[in-house]
Amino acid sequence: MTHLPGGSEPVPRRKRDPRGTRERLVRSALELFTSQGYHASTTPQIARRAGVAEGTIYRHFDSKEHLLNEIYRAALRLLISYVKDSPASASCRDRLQHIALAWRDLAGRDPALIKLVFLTRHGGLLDAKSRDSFRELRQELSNVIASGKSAGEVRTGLVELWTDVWLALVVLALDRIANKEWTTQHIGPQQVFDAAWDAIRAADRGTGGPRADV
Amino acid sequence: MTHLPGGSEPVPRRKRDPRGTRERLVRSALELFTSQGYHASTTPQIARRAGVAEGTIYRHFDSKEHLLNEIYRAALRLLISYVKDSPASASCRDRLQHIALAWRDLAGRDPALIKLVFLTRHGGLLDAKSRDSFRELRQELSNVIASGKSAGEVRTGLVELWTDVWLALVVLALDRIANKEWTTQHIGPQQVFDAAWDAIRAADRGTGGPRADV
Amino acid sequence: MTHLPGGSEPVPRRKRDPRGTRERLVRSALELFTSQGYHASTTPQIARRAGVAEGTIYRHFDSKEHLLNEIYRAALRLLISYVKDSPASASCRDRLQHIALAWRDLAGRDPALIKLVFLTRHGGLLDAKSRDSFRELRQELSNVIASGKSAGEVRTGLVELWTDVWLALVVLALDRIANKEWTTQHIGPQQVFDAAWDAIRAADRGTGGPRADV
Amino acid sequence: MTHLPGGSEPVPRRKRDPRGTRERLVRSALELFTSQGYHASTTPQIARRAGVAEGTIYRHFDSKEHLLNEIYRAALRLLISYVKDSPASASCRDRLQHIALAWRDLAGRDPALIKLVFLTRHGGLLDAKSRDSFRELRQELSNVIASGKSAGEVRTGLVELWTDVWLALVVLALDRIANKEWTTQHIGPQQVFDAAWDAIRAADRGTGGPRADV
DNA sequence: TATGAATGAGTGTTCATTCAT
DNA sequence: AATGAATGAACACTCATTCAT
Repeated sequence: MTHLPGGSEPVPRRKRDPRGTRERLVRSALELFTSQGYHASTTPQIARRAGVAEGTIYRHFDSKEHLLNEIYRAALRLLISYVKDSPASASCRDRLQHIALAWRDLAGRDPALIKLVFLTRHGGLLDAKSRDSFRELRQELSNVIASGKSAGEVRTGLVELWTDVWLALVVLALDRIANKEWTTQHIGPQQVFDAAWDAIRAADRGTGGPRADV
Repeated sequence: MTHLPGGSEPVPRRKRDPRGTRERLVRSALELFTSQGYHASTTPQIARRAGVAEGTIYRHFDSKEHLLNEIYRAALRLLISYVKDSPASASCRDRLQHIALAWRDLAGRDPALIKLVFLTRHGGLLDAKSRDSFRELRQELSNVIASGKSAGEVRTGLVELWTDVWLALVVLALDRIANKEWTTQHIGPQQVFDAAWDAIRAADRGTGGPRADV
Repeated sequence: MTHLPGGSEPVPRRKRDPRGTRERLVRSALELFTSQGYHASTTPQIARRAGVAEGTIYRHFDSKEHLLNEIYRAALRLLISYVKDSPASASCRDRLQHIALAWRDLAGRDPALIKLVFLTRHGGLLDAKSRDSFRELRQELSNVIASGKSAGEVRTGLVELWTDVWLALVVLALDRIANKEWTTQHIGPQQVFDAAWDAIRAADRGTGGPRADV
Repeated sequence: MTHLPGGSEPVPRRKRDPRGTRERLVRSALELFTSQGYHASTTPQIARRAGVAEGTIYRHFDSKEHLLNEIYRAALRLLISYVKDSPASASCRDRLQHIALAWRDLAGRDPALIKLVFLTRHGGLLDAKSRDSFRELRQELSNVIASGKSAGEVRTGLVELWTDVWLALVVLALDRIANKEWTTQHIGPQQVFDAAWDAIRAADRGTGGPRADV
């Protein structure tokens, strides 16, 4: 799988449509997993929502778990790409802001994808490759924050810790957007992104200038 | 149920011990739910670990879901009590610190309890009463932060939002403790608690004095 | 399991009859496996014929394969006991005749049991213990024939081979009885038992006296 | 189908080889059926081993059962031809020996074919035509033995019974060869063929001369 | 109060078969 | 003639729940 299909069309399709079956399954599973959880989403449900027969799932995925892992990694691939897209020359704060905004927009466009990665615990369901993918995401973020730390923008302490701190707050905002409590245009996300920066920035420095309290 | 039994003894018990059956079930379910998730924890498992027969579960709880809700509310009751125990006269920051420390110690003593409330998504499994209980916890915390806001300690914006922001970071620390990545004595928790405060405190004021960067 | 229940009653029984469930399942499976084969016998069928719910199978057996193995070993236990019952002091021919008659009667009484052991190929379904049980049966028979060989009653060549030769013919007769082509009283069985002896007896010796050609 | 393709080449074939598809399927099915049994051999397996697509099976055979029956009858046709090839002028014993040797060599060359006919129970899978084919084989053998009986070579009793007796022992030998426990050159087969003759020959006559005990 | 055998709807998965290409 | 994606009924097995004891 290279990319996740967009979450738009619940269109019934012609019988024996050769393309799109896999994509329909991915989309169906993504939505069910993130709205009801993995265990509560049954293969009959997944198939029905995708408009295919139950057996068809197994023509495209080895198992329900495999299906979850495929989707999960595709989602991570996208999230990581946004991290890598952030301008390498910019300041740490600007890069993080760039990433947060990209993710924020994604949460508006495709909430299920955000939920899958950040808002669902996947117990022992994720395989080694999937866990590696998540670690890669964190690593990319850590790199950004590490560069900020060498520049004195980020407070002392382990870079990995500040990565998780920043992430925890950004995810809080993404969560609200994914759950339609906030829109992308809402002030909330920006307030939280600012708070996330304050939580990890070096104390004495006025990085980012005087805080824009609303 | 009034309280949750402590998480210490995996001792096989004397046959026909008249007391403690319910407590044993609660403890067994708590540990299984938080280590494997609700769906992956089967009633045979819960009963076996509690050292009782499968049917016995239904003498004490209407259903598996009811069991989860009972445990969940008992856990919340405890967490709320710590919020209420915080000194009403102290500053906002001090009260939050007090709460964070109490929870931190609890996470060390009874990690499953923390996981149940803060680190597990419970899909549609929680009933109205349970959701109310969680709302009550948030409300109590909000009250503390609201008082801090009137005193100018907390930044502008919705009190409920800063509550969630503070909580998100504190939970990050509790998570690490509950998962034995950190001990209670580790610097990590305090670093995160400080960051949580920085995330919500008013910008221009030196509340809490110069930051204790490590 | 210590013994196989007799193949008589297809009686519907009272709900929640505490005894006999396992026996009913064993009997049901035995009959289905031997009449349709293992794979063609489905768990719904086995349960229905036993008058219990499908899930009940798994309260008594780990799996369908386990069920097969349990039945198989119980059947072998019985067959072996007949071999051991043969009079140790008698001549080889008499002991074999004794065994053949005991098995012949069993084939009349409980044909399914005979079919299970001798007339069904169990591919890779039998576990090590079951295969050992069959080996034990052959070993016991081999012992009888070995003693006959030392006494010069049995022809030269490997004892194990003559065991299999004798067995192949006896099984031929048991098969006909189990399939109701012959009754126990029919001449056929005795003719075949005599032929089986002729196939393995020493050539020049008149062991067993002049042959009783019919 | 006129004949069974030889069991030699597991060669991957050129794409779009127009001939041989049916033969490849027959060979693949034959090997799978006889090594794992009919039910355990799935159509995906059969197709994969034949190097064709799943659907292709149904261009050549109406169903999996039909495929089995075609193979089965082809195998029988070959076995019957060997019976018919035996020299009509020779003694009964010599003709049986001739047949046994021909089958023995076949078991060495194409064990799967022997297994299919003699060593697999085919439950209710064989159709009337197939069962007729097997009956024909038995009839041909019976004819040989009947002629021996008129000549006084064979013991009293039903010719059909002595046919099955002889067959049971010959099959025992073929089985060992087909399973590579014996080679064609091994003494075992001849020992068993002799025993088979002793099992059915008239008692008082020295047909075949003094027995060649090894 | 506690038991544990029994239940039966439900699970994830397989597979012989079909059919548009 | 050949493909292979799609099918859907069937499979072995699980599990929350019941209830006679």
